[in-house]
Amino acid sequence: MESNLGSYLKQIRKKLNLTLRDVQAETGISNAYLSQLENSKSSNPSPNILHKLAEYYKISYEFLMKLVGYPTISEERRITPFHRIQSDFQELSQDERNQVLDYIHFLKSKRKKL
Amino acid sequence: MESNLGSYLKQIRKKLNLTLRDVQAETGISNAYLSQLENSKSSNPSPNILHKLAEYYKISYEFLMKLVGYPTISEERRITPFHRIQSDFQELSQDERNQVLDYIHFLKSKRKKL
DNA sequence: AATTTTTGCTTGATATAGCGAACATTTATA
DNA sequence: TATAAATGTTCGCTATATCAAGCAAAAATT
Repeated sequence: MESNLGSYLKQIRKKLNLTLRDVQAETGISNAYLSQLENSKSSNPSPNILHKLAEYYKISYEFLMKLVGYPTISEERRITPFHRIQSDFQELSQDERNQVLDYIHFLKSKRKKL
Repeated sequence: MESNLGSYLKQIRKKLNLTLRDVQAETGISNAYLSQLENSKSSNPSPNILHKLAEYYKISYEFLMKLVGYPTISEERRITPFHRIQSDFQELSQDERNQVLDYIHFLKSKRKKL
């Protein structure tokens, strides 16, 4: 369903029996803005706002991102040299990683001499 | 992280031999705003902007989010030298990248023998 | 019931994202 | 070399995120 962010946030806050000022006190987000979000008077909160709410409400940050319409990481994943180096690198031990980093710097310094 | 978003974006665009208007034509992001981003005259692009750039440049969206300071989905299970390898790797030529990948595979095969 | 407190909402203000148009500067073409 | 085109940057604008303060209705307290 095209359920919007606002009603979702309001529903969850109600379920947790929290007031707008409770949330403000804990997250730093103004109750004014919170109200606007819940009533869809404002609809593009920054990821930082979403993260604070997700943390405090103990709900999924990624889901909130999706509700707002922001792209999420898991959306689509191509294989680029970038992703290859990432996954390769991830499988290494700390020691091996440092060796690779050193090797890269070696390549760079070698290049400068040419 | 020492490199800010702007210089990172500019560096990549230069490496791809693209003009600001090339990027604008493909992503819809105005060359004016792109310029401001690259020169750190503006520093909080929306996730949508970051996603378009990541797609077009074929780099990691998540990494760009991180550079801007937005929380990412999997913050905790993140590996620390992870971002270093990305920016380091980006600066290499295609040839050098392959050398690094080969080196990683060499490390892995060496490890298996133990 | 009257008053105080709590709560959600509205208003007014500020900052900045992001655009189109104009400008400046470098590069290509004549 | 002069002119045109391409490229990067600045300017001015609109829209909106976000806040602090004030307001109105509801709840609690007396």
